Amino acid sequence: MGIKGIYGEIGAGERIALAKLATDKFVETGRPLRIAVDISIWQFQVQCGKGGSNPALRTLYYRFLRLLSLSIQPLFVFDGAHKPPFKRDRRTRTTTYSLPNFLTKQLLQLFGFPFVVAPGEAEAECALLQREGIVDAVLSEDVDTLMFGCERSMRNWSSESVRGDAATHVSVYDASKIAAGASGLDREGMVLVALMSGGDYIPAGVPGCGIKVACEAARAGFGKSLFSLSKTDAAGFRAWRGNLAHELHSNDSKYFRVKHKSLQLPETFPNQEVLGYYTHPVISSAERVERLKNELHWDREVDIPSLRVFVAEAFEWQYKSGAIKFIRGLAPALLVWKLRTRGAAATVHEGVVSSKTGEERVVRSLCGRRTHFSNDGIPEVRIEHVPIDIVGLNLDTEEQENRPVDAFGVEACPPLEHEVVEDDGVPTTLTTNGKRSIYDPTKPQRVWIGEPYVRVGVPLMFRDWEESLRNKSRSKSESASAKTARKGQKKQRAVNGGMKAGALDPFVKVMKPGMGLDRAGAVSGVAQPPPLLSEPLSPTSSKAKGRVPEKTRQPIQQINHN
DNA sequence: TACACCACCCAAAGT
DNA sequence: TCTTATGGGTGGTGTA
Ligand SMILES: [Mg+2]
Repeated sequence: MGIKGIYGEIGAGERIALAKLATDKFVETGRPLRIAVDISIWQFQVQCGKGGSNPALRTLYYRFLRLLSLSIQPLFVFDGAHKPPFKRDRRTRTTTYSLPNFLTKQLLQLFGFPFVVAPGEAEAECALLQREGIVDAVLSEDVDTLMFGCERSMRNWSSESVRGDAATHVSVYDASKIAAGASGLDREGMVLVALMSGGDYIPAGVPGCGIKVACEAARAGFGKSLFSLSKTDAAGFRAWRGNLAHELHSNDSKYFRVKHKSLQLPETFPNQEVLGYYTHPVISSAERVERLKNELHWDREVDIPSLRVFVAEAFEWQYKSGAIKFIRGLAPALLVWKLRTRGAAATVHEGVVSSKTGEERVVRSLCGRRTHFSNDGIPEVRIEHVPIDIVGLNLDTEEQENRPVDAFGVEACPPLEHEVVEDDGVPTTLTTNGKRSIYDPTKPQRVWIGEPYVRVGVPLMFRDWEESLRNKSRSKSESASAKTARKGQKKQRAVNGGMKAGALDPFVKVMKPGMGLDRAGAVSGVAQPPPLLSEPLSPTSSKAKGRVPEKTRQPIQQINHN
């Protein structure tokens, strides 16, 4: 549904990078950000995908990969059977050209993402999941969840740059902030606005009443008083409606900017059925909620072999070339997951978590640190890894592609421009501008990863790395001290990357009684993880014009693997 | 001048 | 038969 013009009242929301929301939550609580995702947010966006087979599903696939890379734990919510009958669903045809439900659920399963089918509407269920603390926030297509009591709602997961590249940011709405803001809209107020000014599918709205007048009525408290009425209190409803009509027509209490003589409240206003839909939506029972709290498994592994088969069939990513596409997308996402969850594999010896947590199996080296504007300046580290080792596929077992040849032995179906081909044994992607980008999954590749995920457990690699940084900055500042002091300070900060000298120790987490490793592999029972930075990060303002230079670019530093 | 309402356009991203 | 059909943004128009 979505109330027309609502963002003119409650504001455009706070534009925040998902990566920042995720790492902030992780640093604060030791577990990943959990969100309920109304699956219908994709229903139209993904249809823009073109080319290849199942482009809509493929777009969904890339969003799932992104969620994995962000270390966000999503819980997907589908619409259920008991959607309110008045809700618009005026399809003239029975066939639907949207995402095939079965394939979507299958894909979710292969990614290890949990999903539920709501009893009624997904939005209402999402709000419940958030209020119950099962998730931290809801991602849906509008802010309607606020009318179901959701406290933190997100929408519009999209790019922030003008060029419109990768989708990084969401618009975040806090119910408490909205209520305290200029609009003063709370849940009850928003429902009143929906009922009065409501769209095509809310029957018996008030004709000629738009969002402005409805908001004035909400600020006057008509939403609150409406919610306090008992369903059976017919006299109460009549009195409520009479009061509202009187104020609209006379403006005696000066609730409104001007009188609204011509507005007529329909006899059936407010529609009981619609009101009940907001006050008592069809949602999961307390028992079902409790079961979810106890049984939900947030960190299921990606089913790599099955997913390989899935993409081969659904996207026609067959053969070695298809496998390379598969690896290229999956490796960075899996790497983050492996780093974050590797704490679970750590051994505890004499109260200290062992440093043998497996990072040496997936990380070749650390080769940089940055705070980049596209992620709202969260600290990231650059990790060199070998994609094929992360994903663990054997390229040689992939079926050999046999392109048809004509009678002269000439390839009848040469590869399309964008296809991955073998070029002297090197997998090469042909792009439309004639360039060739080389991606070899057996060769080391680099990827930026949120620093907190790399620091799970006791990453031994940081010791060598930071030690070398300290040495470097010492010698640099010594040599620079003869020059401008201010410049020298700047230099040191740049080299140090904002890392506090001696900040190493806090990352060696000492196990104490009552602590444990949760399913995410993070040490639980830690009151407050140490700050990762000694100073504020680079601009978080998404409106910052132009590129913010990367704070640091460290030279490649090999880990001592032994 | 503020507001409601309407018609129209757009959405993803290594294909 | 614009295959179907959403929310949101924008710019134009009518009205009190
Ligand atoms: Mg909605």
